[in-house]
Amino acid sequence: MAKLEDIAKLAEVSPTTVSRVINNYGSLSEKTKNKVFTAMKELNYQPNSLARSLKGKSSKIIGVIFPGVSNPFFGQMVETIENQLFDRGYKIILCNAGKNKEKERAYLRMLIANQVDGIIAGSHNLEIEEYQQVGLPIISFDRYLSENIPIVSSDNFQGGKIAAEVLLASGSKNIQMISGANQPNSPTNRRLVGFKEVIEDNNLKFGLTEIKYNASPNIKGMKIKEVLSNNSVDGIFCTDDLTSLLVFQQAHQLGLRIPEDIRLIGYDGTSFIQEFHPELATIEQPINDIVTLMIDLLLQRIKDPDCNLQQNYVLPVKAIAGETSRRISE
Amino acid sequence: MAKLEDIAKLAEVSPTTVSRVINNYGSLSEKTKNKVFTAMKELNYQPNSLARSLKGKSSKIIGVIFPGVSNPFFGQMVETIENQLFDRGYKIILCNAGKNKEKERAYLRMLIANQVDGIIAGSHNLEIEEYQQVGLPIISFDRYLSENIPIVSSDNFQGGKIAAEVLLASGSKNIQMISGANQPNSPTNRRLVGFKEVIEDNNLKFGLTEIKYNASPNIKGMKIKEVLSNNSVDGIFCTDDLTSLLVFQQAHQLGLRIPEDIRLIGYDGTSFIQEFHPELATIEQPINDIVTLMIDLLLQRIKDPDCNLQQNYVLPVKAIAGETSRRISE
DNA sequence: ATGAAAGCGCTAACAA
DNA sequence: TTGTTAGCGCTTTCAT
Repeated sequence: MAKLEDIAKLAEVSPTTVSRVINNYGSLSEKTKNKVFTAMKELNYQPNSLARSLKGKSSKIIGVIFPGVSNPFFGQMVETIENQLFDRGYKIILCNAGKNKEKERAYLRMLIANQVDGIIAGSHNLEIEEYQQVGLPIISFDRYLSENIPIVSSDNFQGGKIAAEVLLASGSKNIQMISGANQPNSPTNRRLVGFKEVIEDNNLKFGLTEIKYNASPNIKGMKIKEVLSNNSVDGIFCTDDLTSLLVFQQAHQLGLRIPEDIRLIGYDGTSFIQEFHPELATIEQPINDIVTLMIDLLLQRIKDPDCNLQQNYVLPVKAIAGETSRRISE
Repeated sequence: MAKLEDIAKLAEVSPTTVSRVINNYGSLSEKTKNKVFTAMKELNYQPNSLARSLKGKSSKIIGVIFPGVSNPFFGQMVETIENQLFDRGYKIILCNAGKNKEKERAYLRMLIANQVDGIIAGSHNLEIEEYQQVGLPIISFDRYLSENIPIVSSDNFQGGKIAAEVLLASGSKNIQMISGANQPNSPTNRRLVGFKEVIEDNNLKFGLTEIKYNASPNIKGMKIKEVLSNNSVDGIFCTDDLTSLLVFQQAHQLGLRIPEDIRLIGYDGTSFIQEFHPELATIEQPINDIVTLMIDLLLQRIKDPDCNLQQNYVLPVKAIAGETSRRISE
């Protein structure tokens, strides 16, 4: 692997000059520039980022911590992050923290060791303290990590409200909400609050079933079957689209018709769902905007670590109509 | 950020000694070890990977190039890669090359600049030469990149055969295959070859519809509708499960029943499909094994760049039964 | 068992 | 406009 010095020799200039050419810095004659460029071409030269970062320049790497990317929602999220960061000249180290505290901790250490410029965190296994100690710009997606770490999220409260309104408009009276187990302090809890508000404003009640986020689809399926059979449910709000898909399936297996017998609405609205399951009504999170905002904030913090940012940034959601929430005329 | 020297001072030893403790190298007295450990704890010390890599140690970073991770197949692939590499002490830089030649080229350069130890490539936009010049250990998934770059893939030929057999066993006679546009030299073409062989051995013919991998679901949907309406098709093999999903939908919209009117089988068999669409018959690629093998080979090459590896490694596939390929008794 | 010193590839004062 | 030199944080001979 050719190094800067080799270029310098070949071009018959000093290393400094080569560095200047590479970084387009200081004053240089066209002639030297050309000599250097030619030499770089000839040796197929690539500056060593490591050495560059060591010498004070930033690494231009962002650590991205999510539970995983096999889930289409996180997949789209991470893909969007990666694409947008690439355009801004950054690369990402991907960290699938799963549901593993130890792993997340190890990742944090590793990211520090690798001198990343900042972190985008969409996972949530760790205690507040550990994030506080990182001493690196962090932006969090939809999770409370610690004071002073800004949270970007979609408008969970409004999302919950809209979901309730859709179900009510579809004529549902006997409503169930199926959500992941409550994370203390998590903004996603607001979906429940918003949902509840609307339902109760309409003098109705609703049942709440919590299913652990990390339960296997089989387990989830079972719980859903319970929900579907024990009640005369006619409307269901799932806090993510995959659970909604499962409900759709189980209903079919039980011979319940959607939307005739039960109306269904999910949450997230990934392009995957919109493209491959357009029948599913859902609340769409504005993934692109979320990502853009997270990156803007992160880069701000990177530029000026002491810059003042809000604790919460909330982006609007949108209802996506779908066959599963169609009103059945009586 | 505390550095090695700070530890040395605090522990009242030389930097060398600290380095020895960190790397568990050379001979050390218990006493010094303890002093150093204590100091490290106290300053919450993290060795700087960059500096370490600069000084000859490998970076322990692998570049992972795929089209994207919002597609569940690639998502699962990348997640598995990341998990397995983490266990082996490596981290990954994720590169979503999309369908963009320029981007893939830029990634290659960037990975070199970042001194990655090796590359796992699952994308396929570039010309052979560019990969040949990288001068880094590379393993490819399911794509021919260049001589001397090992390809790991599932048994595409056998997969095609099995798919054909399943459709035949289900009683289909008027069969269509829907595949991505043919990549020259790509191992995935063997799915077609295997499929064709079985169909023709049974004195049948089949129609082939090629749909560009990167077509939007809407475009794909249209083409599929054509396929479904222009023929009296009664059996379809899609070379990926998402297309298969689309066929399933379109068939419903056209009032065609699956499996009564048409039998359907896909390809890939991600856990996503198996869990959320168990009705879809498919050919499962052994993602875990593929990843394990790719990583084994890559680490071998990293250890010994000249080690002899085969050009092709083929792993067996498995048919996953599903309602969509059930035989209808007459 | 421990330390001194050189150097990895690059950048950035400071000189000229 | 260009070059000399020191040093980023760490590892590693070579001494002691």
